[in-house]
Formats: sequence, structure tokens, C-alpha cells
Amino acid sequence: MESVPSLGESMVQRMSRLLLKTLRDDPADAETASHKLLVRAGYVRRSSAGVWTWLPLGKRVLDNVARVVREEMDAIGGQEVLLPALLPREPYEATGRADAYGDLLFQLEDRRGARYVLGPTHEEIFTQLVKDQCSSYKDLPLILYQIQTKYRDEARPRSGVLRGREFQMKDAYSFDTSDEGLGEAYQAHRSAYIRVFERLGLDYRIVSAVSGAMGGSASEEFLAPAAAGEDTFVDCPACDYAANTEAVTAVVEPVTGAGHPPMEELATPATPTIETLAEHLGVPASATLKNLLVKVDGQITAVGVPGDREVDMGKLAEALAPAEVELVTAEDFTGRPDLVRGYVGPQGLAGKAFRYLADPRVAEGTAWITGANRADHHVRNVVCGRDFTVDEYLDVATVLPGDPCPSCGAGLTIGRAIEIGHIFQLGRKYADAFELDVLGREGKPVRVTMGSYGIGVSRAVAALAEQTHDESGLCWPREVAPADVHIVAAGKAQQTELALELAEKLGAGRVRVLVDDRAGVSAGVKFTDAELIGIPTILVVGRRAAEGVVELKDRRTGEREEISIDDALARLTAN
RNA sequence: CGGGACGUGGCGCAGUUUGGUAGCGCACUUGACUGGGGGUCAAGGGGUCGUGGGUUCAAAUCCCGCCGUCCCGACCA
Repeated sequence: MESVPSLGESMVQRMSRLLLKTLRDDPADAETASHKLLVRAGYVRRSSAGVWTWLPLGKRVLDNVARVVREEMDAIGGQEVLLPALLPREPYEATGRADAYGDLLFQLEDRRGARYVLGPTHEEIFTQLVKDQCSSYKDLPLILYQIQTKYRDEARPRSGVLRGREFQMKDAYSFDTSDEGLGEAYQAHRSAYIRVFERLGLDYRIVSAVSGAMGGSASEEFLAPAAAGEDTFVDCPACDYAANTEAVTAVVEPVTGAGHPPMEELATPATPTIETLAEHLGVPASATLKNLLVKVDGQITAVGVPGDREVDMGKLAEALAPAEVELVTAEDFTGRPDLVRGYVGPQGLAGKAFRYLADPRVAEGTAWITGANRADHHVRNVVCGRDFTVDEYLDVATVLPGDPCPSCGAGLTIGRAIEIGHIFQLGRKYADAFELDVLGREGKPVRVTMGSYGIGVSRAVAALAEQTHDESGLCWPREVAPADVHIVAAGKAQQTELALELAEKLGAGRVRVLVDDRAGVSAGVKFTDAELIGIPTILVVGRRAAEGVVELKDRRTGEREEISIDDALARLTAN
């Protein structure tokens, strides 16, 4: 494994000459910690919406993340290439992704009117590259990757570099002649990603994902838990189960108790919502049955879920695709006296007035309180299988904290996370689109099967900032930090001279040093800046320097100790 | 794309209601002091007030259009 300095030619960077201006105030438009801190500490600067300039310190962190990714990709036999970001639109038309991406695709024309896109991800172009370069099964298997600037015209970029319209991504593609080969490539990437995120010092979870617009079968996401994240996922505190909330399967407890009493109508004035109903009757919301009316390809359909849950419209649309799902509007009730808004129940109507879809928890033999199909009335002891039947069960209800883990049964927790990696077994979707074949052992063409594997490099920087910062500032893991040691010259010219001397000695020992040699800057300012910048070790050359004593401080723990200069040098060079 | 807010020096903001010399803090320059937790004093430099038009003797301020940016949602990997 190469140990590449991230400070260019010299291991020592003097702050007096560094392009860096720390800010005292948070930028007014920043919400998330990584956004505020990366701007305040002088790592990045906004150019336009969702587009960022990486300043020297930020560029080092970005390069360090890229270096780790590169090393681990090389370790599984990946070959690095660099494709253009400016691409002809035509291949994206061939696979239908020009339409699938829609406005997300940055599009432009050259002077002749030829249409181009700025690449959002490169499946098409890599497929064409391999078609052009490979003709025999002997050329495969193959893993190609690049670390490159990607473009997506996000409707709403946000949170600084966490979700930009221009960002750094590592995208890799595997090419195999067999499903087994694809499986091996997928596993190789999976383990490489684990090594990458371990080395970066990120807290992460691997969750199974829905394949979405990319197509293909097996797919897993790497999520970094963080409050600023845009993904919601469930996590099991007792076992290693974790999943995107959209992919969680409901665990249905066995139905207990039979012989429910007959249905009984209750007067429940002004209770059109579950909340008002539960309050009125003094029962938990989970005892009620919520019936959400939707239109599926224009047909009125009801979806039944326990009253304490919502219907996840994303899951529902996914489950019913390609049918169009939309919420009903007031007009849909006109001419339908059988549908009483706020008081809908499946009894007497399920399978007749509307198709009835339900959550698996609405199992045969369960009894519910639900709408009486009559204003201001509900019915209790409405038993599934006796008083109504379900046309189709769909797992489309939202997950709740405490729901049983599908793997071990413990109560799940729900959290937010940042998606930092995604691995797909694409299969032959793109190979089919471009007729990517190689000659097989028998002399006949074999269709190639592909995988696609991404890591958000710039996003990982933001995720690390989110996970590791504290109230004083950033706090980088050593592997990605812009330097190993931040030397603070706290005093007059004498201390500065000594600080620079120590910096050179450390640099000679392959230690990356940032030395605060700024004249006329008070010690307090330097300490505060050092903590904001977040280099893991802070070495203070101060008042006892003349007697050969300096102070060593751990940025993360805050532990500090006075130590002789020789010991300090020895210790820092040893790491 | 729907809803909301905001554009005044590098950053954070006041000034707009009630039109009349563009201001404050940070940062920056020079000098003196200070020198271990965002220091003190003094003297400075820097702004087409997003943009185009209109009203007016006079517009940062009032009116109209456009552009940009952020937040919530929808969308997305």
C-alpha cells in the first residue's frame, strides 16, 4: 500500500502562506453541520447552487478519500480509466435513460446543434468502451473504474457538498460472461467497499436496496448514519440487520383469539381522522383500520393499514408499477354516495365498490374498528375474512420504531443516513441495449453481464464531517485528515522559529505537518482555528519551548500533555 | 414542479414601514501596545444596495418585470 503524502512536494505547509480564511460566523444559508463547518474552516466555497470550489485543505481531504478508494479498487484488480464527463446524448437515448433521468440530466448543444449531456453515471459509455475493446471471453472478466466529476441537475441541491449538482464519484463496472462471474465481481466490490469505509473511519451499514431506475437484481446500499442524511433506514440493535425503510418486510404476529362478537355500529360524531376517532373512543390508533383511497390507473382502490401507520406512497407505487397511483381528490367522491369521506370501511364494499388492498397485519381473523360508510359512524368488531375480504396483500405500510426485526425479532430503531455507496448487479440490461457480446469458448457469441458500483467521494467527505465533528469544529480520522500534525506557534518569533524547525524535522520523517506560523495572530485565535480545522494531533510550541517542553493535544479526546521536544518528535514520527 | 423566505463590501447583519450624505460587527492595511483561548488603541482601504424598467426634484427604500439563492414538500441515487 503506497503512503502518498497529501501535501505535494513538501510535507510541511505553512499557514502563513496557505490559501485559507476561517470564518467566525456560520454561512447564513447553511443548515447542516458539515455544510457550516466545511465552509467556516475554509475547506470549500460555494460557486453556484450545488456547485463547489475545493480549497487547499478540502482538496487534500478529497484526494485522501479518493486515494483510499483507488487503493482498494486496485487491490481487487480494478483498472483505472478516465472517460469524458461531456458525452454525446445518443447512448443515453438508446437505453431510455435520457427520458428516465429527465430534468436530472444536464444537457447542452455544441455550435452545430449536436446534443450532449454531462455524465450523471457512465453505464452506457463503459458498455460501448468494452464493446469496442473486447471481443473474446479471454478479455474478461474485467473491472474498470474512474474517479470523476459527475453532474446531476438536482431540483434542490442542499446541505453543501452532501448533495451537489456537480460532485466527485468513483464509478466502477464489471464485465463477465457468466452469472457466477458477476456474483464474484459483486462480492469483490462488496468487500472492497467494506475495507474503504473501515479505513476512512466511517460508521456505516450495509442495507439491501430496491433496484430503482438502474434496473437489475441484487443491490445493496452503504449508508452512513447521520442526522443530516436524506435516507431513512431501520437498524436492529440486537443483530446486524439493517435495511432501507422501503425494503423492510412486515413481521406479522400470529392471530390470537377467535369468535369475535358481531359487528356493532357506534355513533362517533366528528371523527373523520384516526386521531379524532381514537381520542373519542379511548382506544389506541393501532386498534383501528385506516382505509386510504387512491386511484390506480384511474380506478378507485382502497388500501387498508392499521390506524397507527401511514401508507408509504413510494412503496405503493413500487408495488403496483407500472400502474399510475395517485391520491383521490374531492371530485372523486361526487356521484359516489357509497364512499363517505373519513368514514370508509371495507365491510360490504371490499371487492365490490373498490378493489381492496391491505397490509399483511390486516390478517384473517383480526378484528378492527373502522368506518361505517356513513357519516359520523364507525363499526367495531369488523373481522377480516368474516366481514370483508382482502383482494391483495401488499407490504406498503410505514415502519414504526419498535417493529420486530425480521431477522431476530428485537425492536427496530429508525434513523437517518447518508448514502455513500451503492452496488448493483445490473445483469444484461446495458449489454442488451448495445449488443455487447464476446466470442465464447465454443466460438459463439456470449452476451456479457455487468455490475455497477458507486462511491460518492465528495459526499463521503461531507458524511465524515457529519459523523466526526464536535462543538469546536471538524475532527478528521487520520487517514483522511489534511495533515497529521497541526503545530501551533503560541508566542513570539522565537516560538515560531522553533515551530518551523520542528515542522521540518517531522516532515523529514514523512509526517504531514500544518504549521501555524502566522505573525501577529494571538494564541487564542490559533487554538480556535486548530480545533475548527480538525487535524488529529495538535502540537503547541509555547511558553516552555525555550526549556525544551511542548504540549501535545489529541483533537478528538482533548487530552493534552507536556512533553519534551525529543519525545514529541519520537512519538509523532513513530506513527 | 408546489408552498415560504431572502438578495446591501470577503462573511454575518442593520437601514426599506415613513424616499433625502450607505452604516455596524468580523475580516483586511498601517503604526503602537499586548502575547496560552476569537486582545486594546489610533489611522485607513474596500459596496453599480441582484438586475432591467417605471414613479419622483430625489429611490437601497415606492410600483412592475426578470434573475439568483435558501428552507419545507414532491422528485432522485
